[in-house]
Amino acid sequence: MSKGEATRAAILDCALALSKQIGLEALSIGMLAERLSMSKSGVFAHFGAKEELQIAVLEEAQARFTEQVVRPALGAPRGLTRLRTLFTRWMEYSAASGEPGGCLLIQAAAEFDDKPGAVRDCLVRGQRQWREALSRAVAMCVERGELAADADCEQLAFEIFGLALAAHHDVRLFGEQAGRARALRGLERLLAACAA
Amino acid sequence: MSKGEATRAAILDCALALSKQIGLEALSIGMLAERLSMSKSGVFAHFGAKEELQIAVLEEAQARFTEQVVRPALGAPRGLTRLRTLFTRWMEYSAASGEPGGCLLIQAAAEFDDKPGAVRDCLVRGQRQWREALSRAVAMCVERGELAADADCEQLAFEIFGLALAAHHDVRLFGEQAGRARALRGLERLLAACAA
DNA sequence: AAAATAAACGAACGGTCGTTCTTTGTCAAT
DNA sequence: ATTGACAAAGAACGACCGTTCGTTTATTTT
Repeated sequence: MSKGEATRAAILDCALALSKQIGLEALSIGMLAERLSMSKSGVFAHFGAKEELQIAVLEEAQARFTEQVVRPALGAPRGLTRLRTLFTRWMEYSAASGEPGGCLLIQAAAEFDDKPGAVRDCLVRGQRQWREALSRAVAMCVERGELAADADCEQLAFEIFGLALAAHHDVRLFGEQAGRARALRGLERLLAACAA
Repeated sequence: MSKGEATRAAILDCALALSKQIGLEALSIGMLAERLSMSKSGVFAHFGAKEELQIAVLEEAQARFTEQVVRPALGAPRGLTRLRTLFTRWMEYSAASGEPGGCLLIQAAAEFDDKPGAVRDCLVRGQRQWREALSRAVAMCVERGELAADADCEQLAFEIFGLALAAHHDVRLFGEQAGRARALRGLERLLAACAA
């Protein structure tokens, strides 16, 4: 790993932490430079444009999401077990205790939902992939007979997504940690209602 | 209504439309002045500080929410009918077709969930009130025997909130109008599962 | 060790930001 | 007609923004 790559990684790490708190748009190169004890131009040179920086941060966030949520669940057996793993990992990721700031992806979704451009495109792509992965995890439960054969996988994925959003909302805005437990209860109710 | 009051109302109306698209933080006084064919200082004078403007916009948004969602539902009979009215009005409000921009309150929740201050406080207050109103609407269903006596009202309000968030997410980010129908289906499933 | 490449710096640019202050209109009551 | 309060304009402020450019320092390759 060359020095340039190492610096770029350090910048991205800092930028990710920062934008989780203040958003991708409010993230500024000057601020980043100060935190890293670098010059503005030094930071800037690694990306060439602010939009490229935002995209790089977003892709890093999505990569980490995959790493921390999707990949561990692939180790769990298909079906309900995997679906539950996916969800609990998701809860842990989106409200990682200790460090400040919530889930960058949810934040970015609200920030860029009306702002056309490459950043939005990147986000939409990632979110669609994630939703499909979730939908597939539900479909596996149906295939294995753990959920009713007539269950609507996309509808279920939609509702599970809503539970996660609600948990994020409660934890972040109200500071109610109970939101996570609520979401888990919601998931169980959902699965029970669709049990085979 | 004095001239000053009229101008202030016009500013707020424009500011509300603008911040629904770009957010409360990105909303700038210069931009507002240009759209209204006014001077920056002329706009500024009505609020004295940007934070005051943000709070005024937020309170206006909350007032309109109450007007367009809560109040019409109070005209519906208590119980399931009122709860359904509340939800459908909510769907219509949060993704009002025609005009650009989504629900300012959801946007602001993501934007200010890690930004302490008067704006956040105002938002949290409003969101708590709304959640409680929702919870009370559920409780009325239980009281009237339309939902099971052991139903957890706050849990149900939490899950209903999640459905609305998911609908907003899908409509705004994916442009899938079907999100609203999905949310309605989710609500019906929820109510059916808790039927007395 | 020398040459070539990469990385970071520092200064400057045009712009926009929120904010302040002074001045100019514009009505209403006297 | 005069005064006085209010509304808006206009110019200026320091601060920060993203970006460009030329220079200097590190690192790598020959």
